[in-house]
Amino acid sequence: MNTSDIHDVAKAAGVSISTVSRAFTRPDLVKKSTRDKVLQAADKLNFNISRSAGTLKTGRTNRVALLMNEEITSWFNAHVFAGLESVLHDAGYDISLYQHIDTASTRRDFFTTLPVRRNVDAVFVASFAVDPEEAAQLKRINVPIIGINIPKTDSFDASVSIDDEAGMRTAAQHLIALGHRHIVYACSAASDTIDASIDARGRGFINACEDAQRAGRDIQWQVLTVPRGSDIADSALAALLSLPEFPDAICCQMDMIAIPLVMKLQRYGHITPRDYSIIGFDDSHYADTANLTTMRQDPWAMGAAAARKALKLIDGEPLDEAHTVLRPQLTLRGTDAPFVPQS
Amino acid sequence: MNTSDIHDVAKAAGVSISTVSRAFTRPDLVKKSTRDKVLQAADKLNFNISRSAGTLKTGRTNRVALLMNEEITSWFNAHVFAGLESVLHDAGYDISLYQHIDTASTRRDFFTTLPVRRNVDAVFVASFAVDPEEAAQLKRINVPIIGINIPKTDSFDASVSIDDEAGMRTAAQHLIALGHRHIVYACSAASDTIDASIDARGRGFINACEDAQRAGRDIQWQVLTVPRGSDIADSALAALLSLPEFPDAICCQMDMIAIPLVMKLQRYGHITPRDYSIIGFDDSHYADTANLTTMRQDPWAMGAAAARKALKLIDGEPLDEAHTVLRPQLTLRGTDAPFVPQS
DNA sequence: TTGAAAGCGTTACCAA
DNA sequence: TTGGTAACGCTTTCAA
Repeated sequence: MNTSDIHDVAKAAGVSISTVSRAFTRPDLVKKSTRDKVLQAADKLNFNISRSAGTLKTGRTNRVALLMNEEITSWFNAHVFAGLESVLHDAGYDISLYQHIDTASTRRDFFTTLPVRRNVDAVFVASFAVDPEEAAQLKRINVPIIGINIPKTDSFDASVSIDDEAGMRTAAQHLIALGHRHIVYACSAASDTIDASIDARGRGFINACEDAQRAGRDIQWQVLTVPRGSDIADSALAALLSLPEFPDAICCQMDMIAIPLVMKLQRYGHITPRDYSIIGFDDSHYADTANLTTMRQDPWAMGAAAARKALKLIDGEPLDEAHTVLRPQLTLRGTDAPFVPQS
Repeated sequence: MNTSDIHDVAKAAGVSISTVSRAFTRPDLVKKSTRDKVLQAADKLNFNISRSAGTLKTGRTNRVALLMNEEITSWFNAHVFAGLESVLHDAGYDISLYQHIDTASTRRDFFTTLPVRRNVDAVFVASFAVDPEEAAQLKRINVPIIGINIPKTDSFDASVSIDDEAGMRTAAQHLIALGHRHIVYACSAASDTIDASIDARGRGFINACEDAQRAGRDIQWQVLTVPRGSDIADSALAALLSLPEFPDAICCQMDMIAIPLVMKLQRYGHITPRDYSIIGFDDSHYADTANLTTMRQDPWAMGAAAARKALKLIDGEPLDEAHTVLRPQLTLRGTDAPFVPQS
């Protein structure tokens, strides 16, 4: 009952297989009445054009690969994925996902097997740098390589990233401009196997503070680094509370640190913005609910933009701008306030 | 430089194309020395077996479809997807995603085009019911149909769901057992186009309350329904605050309602668990941070279980249990407390 | 606007 | 353990 092929449909519709093929893939080349006949016959026979067979002939796989460092369940990754989907799905592409390309062993596995070779039309790399040797291997699969939030553009045909450093510099400057004197930067330790784009944020914070000091500002700042893991926020909380003096401002590497801090510090009597200002980064889940002032970035839009570039590259079209860098946006809400020193 | 096919590799390795094919897809059938020769030649020629060509011959597409009502960025969907991936990726499958199969028009589009026909080896349907006519159409694609959190199992070959009704009944019973007298159920309005599994939760709440009353409990309960949309929690907050009398317990359809409520009610002087108990459902983002007592479900595990069933079905193997129903688990944290009426 | 025919790069059967 | 060979189901010139 299920296996009817293009020949059966052709016979049923009284046309050639060429016409059946065209009726599906280039409807405009077929007279409407013929097309209707074909489509009707196809439906009756439970037929649909086979993607794989077409692929074989055309050399287009209609598939792209997406390499991610962590799991797709993270806020950033899920939104990048959805953004890619929003343009690739309608263009007829599937996304073949490769998660956890972050440990030494998963990376080696991937880059030596190179399972995507000859099997995808483009490769997206989200949020990590590829080292020179890996880049050379990727090049050999001979399809466009598009980066999303990558630390450097070498070896990518196109990319869409945010300027993490400038973003965090803006965040710190905002706190400084508010008059804060004692600012701590709460962040998770950098991974040793991958050069996460997120690490640039720490530099932005430090630069802003040093600039302010050079300009004569009397501020005191420090970086509070806690181990990576599921309890980043709790570690940060503990570190913060055991400081000799509680800061008047906290600059967080990401909302995922800031939000728990806001909620939990409250239980210890530290209320924002009354007692301290705090700023996040991402504008992710619940940032609005928590009324968190933060630096907004839009990974969904980044994914969509990256996908549009990929489509052009696949079609051999030139790009207006190969590498796009976006500025995260200071989003003012309720966790920041001017600081008035208690004399 | 890039287009070498199986023949080139065969020549370079001094073997037949059959051997090359086997070296990749059934390494165990090829002598190790031969296999090494082939793999080496392949690497030199920048070759890798083409999935599409294999597909054509074997009839296996190595692709499955996943139908979702909303976007993959939602907590539930992202975790289901990751769970599916965790078993399907290694089995060699890609997931072809169909999002937003929820409005009348996207549904009709999908079910009349049936783009997956002959193009996938299985279809997963997450979190919505298919109506009888749609079911009939799905059947015609002649591959296993697996449901994830579907309201009824008719027309599915297998499924993994949670018992939403029993889960919410447990939640309500917990509140009742704590001695609460005035309980409100905060939920979003049911969608009119799809029969979301989530709607069963409301029934669970009502049943628990009615049972308690029949058993002589002196409780007062009501259902607070707010329109769907991004500001569900704010609508619920407003509705709650405009009640003639503030309840002593709130039972929420999902954590996404409970968490903002906990945070915002606080600003109005209602502190949990001091002034009221509140329970969520899902154990999603920040439930632990918010210290929210909730009913836990594990969509990642559900996705993984569904994927394992699909694999068996594809291989024609029998299932130990076609339809699995999981019980969400009462997860006690800090937003519930015994209720002592102020005399 | 339609048809005929030559592949596309594999897999799997059968034979050696 | 390996090789020869006939499909697999389509797309795409080229011709009509």
